[in-house]
Amino acid sequence: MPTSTLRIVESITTAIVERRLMPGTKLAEQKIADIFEVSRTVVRQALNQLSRHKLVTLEPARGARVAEPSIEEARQVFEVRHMLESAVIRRLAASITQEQVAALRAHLADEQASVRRIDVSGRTRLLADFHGVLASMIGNDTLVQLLADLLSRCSLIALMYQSSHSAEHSFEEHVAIVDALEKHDARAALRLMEEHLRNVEQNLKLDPRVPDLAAALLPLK
Amino acid sequence: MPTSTLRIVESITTAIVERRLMPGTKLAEQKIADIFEVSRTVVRQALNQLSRHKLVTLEPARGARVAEPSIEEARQVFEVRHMLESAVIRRLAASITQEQVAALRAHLADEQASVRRIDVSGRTRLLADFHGVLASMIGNDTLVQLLADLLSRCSLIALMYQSSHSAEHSFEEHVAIVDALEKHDARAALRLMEEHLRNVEQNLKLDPRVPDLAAALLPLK
DNA sequence: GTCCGCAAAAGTGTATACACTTCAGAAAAC
DNA sequence: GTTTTCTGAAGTGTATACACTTTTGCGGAC
Repeated sequence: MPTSTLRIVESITTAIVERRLMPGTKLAEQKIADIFEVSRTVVRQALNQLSRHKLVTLEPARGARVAEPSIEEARQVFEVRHMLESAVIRRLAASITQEQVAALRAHLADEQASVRRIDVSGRTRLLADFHGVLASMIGNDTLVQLLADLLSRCSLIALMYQSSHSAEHSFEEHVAIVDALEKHDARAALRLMEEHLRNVEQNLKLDPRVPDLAAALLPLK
Repeated sequence: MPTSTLRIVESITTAIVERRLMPGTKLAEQKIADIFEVSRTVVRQALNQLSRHKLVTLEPARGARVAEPSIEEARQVFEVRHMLESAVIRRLAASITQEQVAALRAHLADEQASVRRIDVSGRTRLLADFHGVLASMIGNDTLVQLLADLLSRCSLIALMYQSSHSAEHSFEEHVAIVDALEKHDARAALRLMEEHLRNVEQNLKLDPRVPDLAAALLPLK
C-alpha cells in the first residue's frame, strides 16, 4: 500500500479521533481527492481501508460517511476488549520485567503531563495508547493490531456518546494497574482492569438518544 | 462493496482454504480480471480486502501472492484464539441453553458425516465453523467477525504446515467440549478447549522448513 | 564458458472517462 | 396548498489509458 493512500487514511483517522470530523459527516470522494491532490482512485482505496476499520461506513452508490457506531456495537467492542485485555493482564502479571514497568511508568508520566496541560487530543491518544503499550509487551503483533483497531473504534464511540469518564480518573486507574502489575499481583491487576473498562463503558451516555422522535420534538404536551 | 468484488474475494478465499491455490502463488491482476471478466479495478479491490484478511500479501510494485504465514504468525494467531475462545467458553458454560446445545449437536452430526464421507474440504470448513458457531452464541457480532478472520488464517496455516491432527481427533474433542458445556461445567469445558487448541497447534509441522537454504540443498557434505 | 548489461515484456500505480444511480428542487397536476 | 413527477446536478462504480517499475532473456565482452 503506497504512502499516498496511507497518508489519507491517517489524516482522516486522526481527524475523526480528534473530533474534527463528526460522526455522520459525508466524505465525498472528489472533495477529498481535491484536498489531497490525488485522484479518486487513491481516495477510494483509503475509504475502503477505513471502512474495514469501522471508522467510516460505505453504502452502495451513496458514498462514505464517518461511522456512527450503535450502542450495541459499543457494547460488543467493549466486551471483546475485556476478553483480550484481561488475558493480557494475566500474562503480564506473571511475566512483567523491571524494564517493562519502567516503560509503563514513563508512559504514565506522559499521560499525566497531557492531562495537566489540558491537551485534549493528545491525552485522548495517550490514554488509549496505554492499552496498546500493555498489549505490545506480550510480544504478539497480531494481538496489537487487533486491539489497535478496537481502540480507535472506542475513541469514536467515546466521542459519540460523550464519555463523562474524566481523564484524571482514567489516569489514576492506569497507575493502579501498573502498581499491581509491578507487584505481580495478578488478581488485583485483573480486578482493576475490569473495573477500569467497566467504568469507561458505563460512563458513556448510552441512553438511546431520541428513542422516540416524537417525544424529542414535542417535549411538552 | 458491490457483489462483483465480493464474488472474487469469496472465490479466492475458498480456493485458498480448499488448497487449490498454494501459498506463494502469484496472483496477477490482469489474469484474474480475465478469468472473472471484470476490470483490474475490481480485482485490485478484492486483493486489497484479502490482504487485510492476511490471506494474500501485497508487495509494492511486485503484486499479490497467496500469503505464507510464518511460524511466528501461526503462534500469534493461536494465542489470540486462545484468549478469545476461552472467554467464549467461560461465558457459554454459564449461559448456554438447551436449544443452543441442540444446535451444537446438529453441527457435530454434520462434522461426523463429512469426516465419514472423506469430504476433505467440507470437513475442514465444518471443523473450523464449530468455533464460529460457539462464538456466535455469545451474541456479539464484532467477536464473530474477528474470530472468523482468525479461523480462515488458521486454515491457511494448517495447510502450510500440514497439520497432522486428524479430523477424527478434532471431532472427538469438539464432542467432549459440548458435553462439558451441556453440564455447565465451566472448568472442564475450559480445560478441554485449551487442550484442543494446544493439540491443533502442536500437531503443526512447525519445524522451520528450510531454515537455512544451504543446509537444505547440500544435505551431504 | 561465464558474467555483465541492456532492452523488451510483463505487471503495478494512478489518473481519467463515462455510464448509471441517487438526490434536490422546480414545475405541473390535483 | 399539497403532492407528484420530471429534470439537472452531484456522486458513485467500473473500465480504460498511460507512466513507471520490476522481471526476464538475449547478446556481447572478457
